[in-house]
Amino acid sequence: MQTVRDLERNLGGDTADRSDPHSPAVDSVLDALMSIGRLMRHRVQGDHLDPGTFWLLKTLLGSGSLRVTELAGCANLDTSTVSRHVTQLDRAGLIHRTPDPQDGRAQRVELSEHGRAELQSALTQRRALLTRSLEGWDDADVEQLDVLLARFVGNIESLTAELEQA
Amino acid sequence: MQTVRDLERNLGGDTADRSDPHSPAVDSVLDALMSIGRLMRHRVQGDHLDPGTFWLLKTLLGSGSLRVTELAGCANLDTSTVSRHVTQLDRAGLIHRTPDPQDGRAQRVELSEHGRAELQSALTQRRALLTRSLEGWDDADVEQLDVLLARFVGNIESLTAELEQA
DNA sequence: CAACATGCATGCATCATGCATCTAGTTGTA
DNA sequence: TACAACTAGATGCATGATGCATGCATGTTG
Repeated sequence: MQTVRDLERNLGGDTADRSDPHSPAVDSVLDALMSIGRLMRHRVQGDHLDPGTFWLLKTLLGSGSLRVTELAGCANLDTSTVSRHVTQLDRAGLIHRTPDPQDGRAQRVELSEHGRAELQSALTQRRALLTRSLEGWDDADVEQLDVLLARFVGNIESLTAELEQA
Repeated sequence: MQTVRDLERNLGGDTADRSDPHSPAVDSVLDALMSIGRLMRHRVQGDHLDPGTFWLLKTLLGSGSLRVTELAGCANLDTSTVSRHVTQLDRAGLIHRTPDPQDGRAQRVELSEHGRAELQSALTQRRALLTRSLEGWDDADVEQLDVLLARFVGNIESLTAELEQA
């Protein structure tokens, strides 16, 4: 386990740090990640749902019904922001809001049938784009990318969770 | 190692398309990409430069000096938006603006020493974070991730370029 | 019951963005 | 040369997303 002191040592100057076993590839991966981030931002996704809406619906798909506060936590957004989004999505008929039987202050938010359909449509479009960009890959490579990416995301997520806690 | 696909298999319905040779992994990769996009958005990067500023400086680092219009093209932003960003960065001393000798209307924008230093610092911090999240990986896997990611980004970029053209 | 905490909504200010417009400089053409 | 059309960049304006502070209703604890 690398300590914070080691981390600070890395920040110093020498970018080709001997203690980093992967240094040659790290910069390259960093570049790739930034490209991906940029591509995601510029709605190359090709669907009609704005990113925030898409994210909310996607989160709801995986989680059944959630409170506004929980949604805000997932999205790293302020409760007020999510509250307004939920109001919008409710008006658009993409979600249902029902009072929480356990807690009179809270409400359960869940996908409506319409919302589920819209989300599936958006997912299908994104999937199609992704599939096209993987044309010509053989199965083993796709599989490998999948595995490595999943592992990597897991690592990043636990690391950031760890850092947030501190 | 459980991939995101394994999770999604439990959640959603049968979303796989028979005509897609890679269908099982595509959804998983899609999820991973969205996670990455989200992580990038929420400034987990750990630096003090806001995403827009970082992106502009990074672009300038790779390209020497650029016009405002060219920058706007790179970033997929309106010229006016970039113009304002450039004004800000100029005031902050992160860039230099010099009149274009070829064209009196245009200006060349390039990194100042200060800007270069700030960018390097931000890059170093991101690199450190990335390095920590790759702890415990062996070289071959990092290498593999790098190669696949680079190939993938290349594919996505040429695909989107192709789509924009049409 | 009183005091405090929590979930959500709303008012307000801020900021990024795009469009329309403006100015200054450039290019093409009669 | 003179004049029109065009282009680079800046600015006014409206819009939309966001966070903070606040308010209100409800819940929890002493």
